Amino acid sequence: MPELAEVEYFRKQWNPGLGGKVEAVRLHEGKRVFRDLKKPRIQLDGLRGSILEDSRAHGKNLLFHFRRDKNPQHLWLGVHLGMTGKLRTERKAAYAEDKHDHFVIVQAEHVLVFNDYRLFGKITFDQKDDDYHPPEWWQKLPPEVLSSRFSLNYLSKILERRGKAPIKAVLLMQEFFPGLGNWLVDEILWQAGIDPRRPAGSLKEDEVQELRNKIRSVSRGALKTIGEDWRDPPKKWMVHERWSSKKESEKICPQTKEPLRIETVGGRTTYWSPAIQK
DNA sequence: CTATTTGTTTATCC
DNA sequence: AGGATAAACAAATA
Repeated sequence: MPELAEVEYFRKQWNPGLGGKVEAVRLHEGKRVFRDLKKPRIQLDGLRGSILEDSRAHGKNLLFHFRRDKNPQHLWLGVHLGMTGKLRTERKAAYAEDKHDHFVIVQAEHVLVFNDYRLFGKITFDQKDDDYHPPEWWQKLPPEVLSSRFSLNYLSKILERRGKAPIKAVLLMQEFFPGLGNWLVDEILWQAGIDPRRPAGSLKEDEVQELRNKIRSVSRGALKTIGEDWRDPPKKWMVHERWSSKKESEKICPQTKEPLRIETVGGRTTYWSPAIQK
C-alpha cells in the first residue's frame, strides 16, 4: 500500500507518542522485518528509557528519533512499510494485539505499533553517542521529488541514462524518484499524457518538462489528501477508477470515457488510457 | 484451488 | 561492466 503519501500518513500515526518515554519494546524476533538487525531483541531494547523526540519521512522511508540524557543520546529507528506495513497508536489500556503486530513500543499511556502481515517491511536501528546526526544511510538518500534539487536538468539526465527502459519502470526506481510507487506513477503518466511503455530516452523536451510538473503536482496532491488524513485524492484523478470495485473490463478513463488498458509494464500492473497517452 | 497484490533485493540474461 | 528483466519473499483476498 504505502507510497510517499501513505508513508507520510503512517508517520503521523505515532505522533501521540511524541514526548513519551519508552518503557519496553515487544517484538516477534524471528520475523523477516528484522532481517537487517544482528540481535533484534538486544538492539531494540536499547530504546528503553528514551523519549520519542520527532520523526521524518523521505520517500518511502521513515525515521523516528529517540533521545535520552545518558549515552548514547541519539537513537534512530528506521521503518520501511514494504507492501503491507502499517503504523498505529493505541491507548495502552485498550490495546488489542493483532497477530501481525511484529514490533510494539510501550509507553506509559500508549503503545506504538508496527503491523505487517506480508513481512516485506523492515525495521532498522542506529545509535551514536555524539551530537545529533541522522544515520549515514539516511543522509545519503536521493533528492526528494518535491525538493528544489529535483530539477529539470536532473530529471533529463536520469531519463537519458535509463533511456532504454520503459518510462514506467524508470519512475519506479527509488534511487531516482523516492516515494513514487505503482499507482502514483500511473497517475502521473496519465496526467502527463505519456504512454507508460515509451522508452525513457524517447521523451521530448516539452514532455520531460510536463513529466516533472506532474511528478511534483501529483505528489503534492497526494500528500495533501491521503498524507494528511487518508481522504480521497482529487475527484478528477484516474486512480479512483483503479481503486473502484468495478471489474477490470469496466474501468474507464475519466477523461475519454473509453476503457482503460491494463497490462504489465516494467513488471508491474499498469493502467493507462491509450487515446490520451502517446 | 488459482491468481493477484500500491515493494525491494537478488539472480540472471543481454 | 552496466542495464534490463524475472524471480523470490509472505500472507491475505477475490
